[in-house]
Amino acid sequence: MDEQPRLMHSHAGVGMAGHPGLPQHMQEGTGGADGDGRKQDIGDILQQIMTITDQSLDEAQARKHALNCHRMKPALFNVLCEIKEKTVLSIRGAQEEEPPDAQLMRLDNMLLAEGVSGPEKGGGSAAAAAAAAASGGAGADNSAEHSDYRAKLAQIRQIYHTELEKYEQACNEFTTHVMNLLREQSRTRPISPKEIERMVAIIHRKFSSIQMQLKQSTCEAVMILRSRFLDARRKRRNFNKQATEILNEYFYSHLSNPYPSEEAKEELAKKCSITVSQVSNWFGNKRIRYKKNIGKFQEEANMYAARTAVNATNVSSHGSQANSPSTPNSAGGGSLTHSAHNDETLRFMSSPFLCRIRSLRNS
DNA sequence: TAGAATGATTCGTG
DNA sequence: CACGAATCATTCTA
Repeated sequence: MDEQPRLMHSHAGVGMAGHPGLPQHMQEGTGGADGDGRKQDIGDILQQIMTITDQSLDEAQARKHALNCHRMKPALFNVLCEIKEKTVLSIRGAQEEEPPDAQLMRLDNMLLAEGVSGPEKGGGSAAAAAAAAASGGAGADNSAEHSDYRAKLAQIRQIYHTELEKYEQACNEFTTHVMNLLREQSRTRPISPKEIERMVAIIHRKFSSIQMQLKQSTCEAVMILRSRFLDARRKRRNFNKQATEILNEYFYSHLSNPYPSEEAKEELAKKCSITVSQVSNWFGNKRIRYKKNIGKFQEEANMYAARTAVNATNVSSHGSQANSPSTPNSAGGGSLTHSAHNDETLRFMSSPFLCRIRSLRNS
């Protein structure tokens, strides 16, 4: 087959034309002495093209070959390209102009914020730290969950990057393939370089939508991981013994009015390494449970009262201040000697808190 | 493993 | 919004 080199040669001639689309000899063809002859030429070519399907395969091949070598072929291709450009592509081009995708930007931002698409080092640690802060939990034993979270995030990150790489490779391969195909076909079909460019853009858009799906599902995975992580942290975990003791100490030494002020709650929270709302929860639960079953808590109450008394004795003998958090709401304060404890008990018996308990019992 | 203990959540109320 | 009350869900313990 010696068709190709000759075809390529004839195609190269298109670029040599003075006008993009109409080569010199065609532009001149509108008038002049041999104008009628050229019109005749074009008419012949068109006639041959129209009738090519009626011929046998061999005849058609021969005719095709002859047409490809025809001196008017480049010009005809250019004209056809121009017509195509003005009709189909212009419509398609106008339709497919898209504004910058806001959703894609959101996804990109989220992936960056979660450390999935950003730089490798420290990825996700910010999110983990934020989650840890949100938990407000007792610090040390969360490290296992942190590393678990980070490991899962790294896994997602790796999958994302692998898939992205695959996508980019596939996109490049496909684009190259289509470009080669179109270049190849442009020898026998009127395909302009601009059209090839457009086709590449279309392919990129299509792959871009796949990329968006990838980003979307990655975002979903991160969200699920995060919610699971946070849910896991919401799991109830008993406070450590020291924290419980601090809280009980406060509760029983302020039994007449076990409602710590905001400042006292903050101080307790700090001491116990828990959040203020956890302190509130604890006091809420404690009050209601104490109220429901005073008898059951009596022993505990006595124990803490005795302990508070001992502390108070030590404090007064050392002349320093009580270590208990300050409480504007407190009727009793922290310093209780044995007799003071009796006073405290008396006050407790008539305290608003227990009055409410009694009225509840009577009703 | 059942039941108790306990931290968290939800809902109604003042 | 703080609180009480009921309830849920998990952990502890015998």
